[in-house]
Amino acid sequence: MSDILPFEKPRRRSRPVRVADAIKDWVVEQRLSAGDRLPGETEMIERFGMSKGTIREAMRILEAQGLIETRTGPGGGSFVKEPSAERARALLGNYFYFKTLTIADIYALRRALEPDLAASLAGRLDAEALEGLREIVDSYARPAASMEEERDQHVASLAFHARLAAHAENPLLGFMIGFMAQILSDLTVDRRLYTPPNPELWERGRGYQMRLLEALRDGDAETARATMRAHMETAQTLMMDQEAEVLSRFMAE
Amino acid sequence: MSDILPFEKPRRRSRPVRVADAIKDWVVEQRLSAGDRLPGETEMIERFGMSKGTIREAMRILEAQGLIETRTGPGGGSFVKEPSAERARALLGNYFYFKTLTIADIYALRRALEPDLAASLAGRLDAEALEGLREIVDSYARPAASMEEERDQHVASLAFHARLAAHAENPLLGFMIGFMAQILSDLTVDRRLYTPPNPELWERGRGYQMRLLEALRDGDAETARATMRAHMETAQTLMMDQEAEVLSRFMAE
DNA sequence: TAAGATTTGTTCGTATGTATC
DNA sequence: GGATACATACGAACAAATCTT
Repeated sequence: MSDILPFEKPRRRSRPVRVADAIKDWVVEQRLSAGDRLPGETEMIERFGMSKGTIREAMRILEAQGLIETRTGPGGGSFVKEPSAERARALLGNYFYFKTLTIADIYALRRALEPDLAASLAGRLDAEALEGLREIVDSYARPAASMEEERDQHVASLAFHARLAAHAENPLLGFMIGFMAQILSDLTVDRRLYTPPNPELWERGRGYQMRLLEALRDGDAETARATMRAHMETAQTLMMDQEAEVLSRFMAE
Repeated sequence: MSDILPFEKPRRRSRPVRVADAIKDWVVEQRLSAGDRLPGETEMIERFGMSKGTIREAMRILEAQGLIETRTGPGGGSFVKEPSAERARALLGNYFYFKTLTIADIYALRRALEPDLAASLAGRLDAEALEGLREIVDSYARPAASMEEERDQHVASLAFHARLAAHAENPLLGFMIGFMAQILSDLTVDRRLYTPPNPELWERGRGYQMRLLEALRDGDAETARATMRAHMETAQTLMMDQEAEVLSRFMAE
């Protein structure tokens, strides 16, 4: 993986890092796939001529990247693993932790991508999938009775999109949308983006989701796309109002 | 960061992983930012009551995530670090290594996002930025004389988009586009997606890039958007032809 | 340039924990 | 339950990098 924008100073890499890279390359060369076993610690120690500690640090590096999994006991060892979407989201989240993302930034992408997702899913979800989505939407059918419930409803509403994304045929599209839902969910919770409640907009948003489900069931791609587009508009408005509210609360303190 | 789609079995987490998480939480609590120094190994050993090896493994976990950087010597130690875009791309790349992404998958997103990027950049690039982009486009002004040059030209053409993405005001949009350029660059190189040459389409693509630069210089957002959209069409056609070629080469073997 | 101080980097031996048979 | 095969963890010593004087 040579880099397309060649920066980052080539500082001296420690042994564990070099070992981790070597193992990664080896796995690729050997065409190992998820579940395949890697050589044990003792064999690694011999093969690389390094101490146990160094090898273990290397394994931890791979583990942190979600690439291996390690088990103790007989038949144990390290195994190649496909990184979970959850871990990939977390790792990418680290990158954005240091950036300032506005609601507008995120919605610029949601508006561009989610309508396509909706269209691509029309007529392709089975009854079970539709039922699961329906349950989520139903979970916020009635107004929240408390702040906590308000928050949970907002999170659930984002989980609706994450769930939809999980059904995407295009893995890239699915991941990106799931990732945005995750970020928004995190932002919603720790910046209290669920207050003040805005029942009218909220209800409109839920209405769009229900109509979207119908269009998906009926295989009507264009209605699904248009509905999602409209939904994104109201959702963005809702969240930007709340973002502004957060700012003014912040300044008032 | 509670998860929006709560899966993944809660297997027993090893000490280094727990220590790494604890340190991460501590950094957030203390509101440390990039460049700030973490406690040294010896202090960690005391604070956590764990051995040096365990602490070091924890540090390696954080390092692998691009969150810290460690230096030896006086004044050395571990320092909070903002993960580089490069590392974030690599980590996310691990996730997609196990997925099968088609050219069509990637272009579905490029078509949806890059025109927006182009429009958002109109009139916002300084002379230096425009010059840098111009140089890239010029680097493939004449037909490639060899396979290697053909490959390099394709990579450079993708670097044009990566460079553009680096100027994005929206960090999310910028990252996503840069990431796709990276994936395509990798695919291009290791699946030889630069053959057979298709001079006509290639030249049209380059023409779009030049017209795009003019529109960006002139601050004409709508022309920039339309030009990028057209460019994406021809680029997709070019690459899908080559992807098909790869498949038939593969089957012929 | 050289010496010394500081901090991480690496090794090795040993002991413990854990899952399988 | 006991033996076996693995990873996990500890501690002490030494090596290497880098800053200061």
